[in-house]
Amino acid sequence: MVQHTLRDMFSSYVQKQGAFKDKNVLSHNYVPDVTFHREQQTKALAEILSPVLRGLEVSNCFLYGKTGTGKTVVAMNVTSELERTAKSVGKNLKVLYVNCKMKRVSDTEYRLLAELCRMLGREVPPTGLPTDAVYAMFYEAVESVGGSVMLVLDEIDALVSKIGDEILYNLTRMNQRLAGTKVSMIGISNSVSFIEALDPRVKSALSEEEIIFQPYNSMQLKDILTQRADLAFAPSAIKPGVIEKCAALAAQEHGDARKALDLLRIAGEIAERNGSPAVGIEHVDIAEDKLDTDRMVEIVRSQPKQSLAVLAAVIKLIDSKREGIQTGDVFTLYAEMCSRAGLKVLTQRRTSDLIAELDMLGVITTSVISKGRYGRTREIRMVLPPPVIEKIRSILRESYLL
DNA sequence: AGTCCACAGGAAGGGCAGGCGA
DNA sequence: TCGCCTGCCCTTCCTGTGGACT
Repeated sequence: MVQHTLRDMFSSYVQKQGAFKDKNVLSHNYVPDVTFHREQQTKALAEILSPVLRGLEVSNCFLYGKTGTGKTVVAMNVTSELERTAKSVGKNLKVLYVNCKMKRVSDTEYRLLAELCRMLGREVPPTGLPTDAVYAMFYEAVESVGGSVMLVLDEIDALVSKIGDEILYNLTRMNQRLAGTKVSMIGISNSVSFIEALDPRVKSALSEEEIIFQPYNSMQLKDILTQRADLAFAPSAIKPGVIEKCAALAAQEHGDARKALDLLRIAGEIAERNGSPAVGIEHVDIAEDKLDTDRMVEIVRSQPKQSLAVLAAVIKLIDSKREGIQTGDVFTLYAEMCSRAGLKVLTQRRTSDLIAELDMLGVITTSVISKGRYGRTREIRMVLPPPVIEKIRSILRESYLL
C-alpha cells in the first residue's frame, strides 16, 4: 500500500508541475534557432553580410517592421551564425549588439559608446570623460580588432528621437578614419517613417540595403506558436484551439508575435495557478483581459501626479452620473481637488493638453463638439471595461486623489 | 446675417532639473 | 565643482471655430 500512496504523491506532484516544461522559451529574451516565415529576410540579410567572410566591406543595412515581426531574432541568428563561420575560416569578426532603448545603458551618446567600448573589452567610467575621448577610445578599440566589426543597433529610432542622428553620422563615417578594421552597421527600427526624418547623409549611408518585415498573419503566428509551445509545454498540456486563438488575437493586432507569445505564456500561468493540467481557451480569454488590463494599469501608473489628478476629476464626474462631461467641468473639479490636496493648480490651457494626452493614451475617450450658443468643447467619456476602471480607481486612491 | 459662447490649440517664452564638459 | 546647454513642463497671450441664438 505504501507503493500506492507514493505513486499518488508523485503523480499529484507531476500534475501540480502544471502545464509548463520550460517557460523561458516564451519569454521576450529567448532567441529561437528556427525562425518561421522569415526565410526570405534571413536569406537577404545573410547575402548582404556574407562578403565579410572574405574580408570585404559590407553594406550598411536597415531592418524595419512593427513590434514582434522577428527583426531582432533574424538579426541575432544571422550575425551569430556569421560570427561562428568567420571563426571557423579564421576571419576576425566581432558583432556588437546593443538595444538602444536600454535605460541608463545605451540611451545617450556617451552611454552607447561606453557600452560598445565595454563589449570590446575597454572599461570606460560611467561618466566624467568628454564624449570625444570616448569616441577616441572606441575607434582605438575597434582598430585593435583588426578584421570586421558589425554594429547591430536595435530600436535605433528610440536613440535618434532622444539624442539626434549625429552619432549615426559619426558611426557611418568610421570606415574613412580607420585603416585596419572595416565597420558596418545594422539598424533595426519599429518605425518606417523614422528613416525619412534622418539627415540625408545618414539616410543614404545607413539604408544602403533595406529589409522590410511584414506583420505575421494568423497562420504564420500559429506555426510560430506551435513550435514554441512544443518546447515550452509538457506534451498534451495544450487543448485544441488554444494556439489558434492566441494567433488570431495577435493577428488582429498588427501580427505581433510577441503578443501571441505573451498570451500563451500568461494563459499557461493562469492554468497553472488554477491547478488545471492543460491550458484551455478559457485561460486565453482571461489572459487577454489581463494583458489589456496590465497594459492600461501600467500606463496610468506611469503618469505624473497632475495627469492623475485630472483623471481623478474625470472619474469623479463620471461617478456622479453626469452626461456630457466637458473640459470646463473637469477643470473646475480638478482645481478644487488640487487645492484640497495641497497640489498646485495648473492652468486650464495645460489641463486641456493633459486631457488630450489621456485621450491619446486610450485612458479616456474625447471628441471635440460644438454646442452652438454654448460654445465649443471636448466631450469626455470612459469606455474602458469596468474592471480596468476599478484598477485605475485603486491607483488613484493610492495617490490620495480619490 | 451677425453675435457670442466655451473652449481648442498654436506660438513664444519662463523656469527648472539633469546631464555635459572643462 | 560649476557654468552651460538642453529638454520638458508650464504659463501667457493669442487667434480660430461650429452652431445655437437673436
